[in-house]
Amino acid sequence: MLSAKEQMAALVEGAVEVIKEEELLQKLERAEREGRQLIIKQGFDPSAPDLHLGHAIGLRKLRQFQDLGHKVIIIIGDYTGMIGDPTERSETRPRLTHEQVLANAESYKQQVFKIVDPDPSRLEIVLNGSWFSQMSFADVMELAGKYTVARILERDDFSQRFKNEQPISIHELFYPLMQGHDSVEIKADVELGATEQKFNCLVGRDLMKAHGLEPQVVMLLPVLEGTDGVRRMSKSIGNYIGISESPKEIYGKTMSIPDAMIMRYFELATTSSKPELDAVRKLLSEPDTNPRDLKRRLAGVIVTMYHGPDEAENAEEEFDRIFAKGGLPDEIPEPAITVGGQSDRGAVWIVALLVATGLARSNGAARRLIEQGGIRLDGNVVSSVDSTLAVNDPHLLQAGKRRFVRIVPENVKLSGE
RNA sequence: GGGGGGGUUCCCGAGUGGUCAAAGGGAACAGACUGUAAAUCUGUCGGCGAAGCCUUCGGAGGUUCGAAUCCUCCCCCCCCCA
Repeated sequence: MLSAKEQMAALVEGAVEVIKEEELLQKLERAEREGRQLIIKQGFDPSAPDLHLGHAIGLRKLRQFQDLGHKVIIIIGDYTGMIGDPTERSETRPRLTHEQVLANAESYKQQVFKIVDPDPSRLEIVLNGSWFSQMSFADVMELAGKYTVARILERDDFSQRFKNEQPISIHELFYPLMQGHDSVEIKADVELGATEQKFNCLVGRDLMKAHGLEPQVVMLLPVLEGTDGVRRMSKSIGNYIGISESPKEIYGKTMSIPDAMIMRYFELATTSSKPELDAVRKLLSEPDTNPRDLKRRLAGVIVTMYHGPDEAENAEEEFDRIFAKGGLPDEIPEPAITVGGQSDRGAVWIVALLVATGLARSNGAARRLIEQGGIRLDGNVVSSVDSTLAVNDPHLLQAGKRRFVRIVPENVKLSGE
């Protein structure tokens, strides 16, 4: 086992900020001396069950703590999820049923285990409802009494919203308190969070002190930008690369990131060593390097991390085939559809077919796609909105550059007219 | 409790009686150019087999030939005072 100092050096690597480093060192030293584990806390919002490369940064750090012998407690925020972290500021967040939360928690496990060690001596997953549901109103008041409005309003997004005359509900103010209280419940030694979680994590320190506990160390990790290269990676924005997505998806999405993000992704989304990173950085700075080649490498590295080298190779081949050579993917959906048509010859209006296959959302959308030359039937651009086709024969429909559907006669049901 | 300002299509936001399916921007989608990058340009961006019609401007009524726009009641948000 590594000494406390050695552990410290490894753990601090990659963190944006550690509050406070000397406390972490003390904790590590004491853990070493007394032969016990530190408790590492990480919370997850249960509403979006897809974990992505942004979450993976934290998960890898958790794994590192585990490998050093410490215990990770992942908190699924079913109760906090009822509020929705105001950081995301989405107005109407649907409340999840308990069943949904449990299903999402299960889904989390599957994904978390791709990175984190599932050994129960090093991992525990709990719902924070397990304590919040037991609290009485008096308990809640006591919790509320431990913090002041002024301090809560220090939080940047609260003060922004206040300034901009946007609503803040009282219950939203509880979010940081609840997250902080989680730390009290599990007596966390360290809480991991993205930099945007700083305030919430610090509240945890304050609440622990108020309970006479040793305050947790807060370790803040960088936030990864999404595939748009601007906003943080997030499922709700739709700019994410999920760790349980297919090799092709991961590869393709990685190729779509802006060039300026290549280095950032190498640093945050891969486990590349320092020398490897330096090599990439050097290549990027050379004028005759085509950034695309480095991006291909990046995409390959990321797919390999989650699916292995063979899949990475397949994904690259397919990518080249479709996008460099305009070919077809290996797997094209063959949906079962029902469309109105003339049953005698199976002639179906192309617009109806596009809607039935899900390639277009409405007839109007389908028309527009056709008018703009975005629809291909068996490889040829469909030029007329009035086209029909015989669904007695198989066909290949393409919308835009990357959406394909195969029409298979057996899967087509004519609703008749 | 009193006073004031607001709620517009996915988001922001213009629109104060007809020319409004509603300016502008963003997002998104399609096309061109490319490296499924960026930038740029073009087009689209409520629904209907497209003709005209239907639904939409917080909700419900009303005035009017005609309402996002005026009136009434209700719901919600923000600010100031208490």
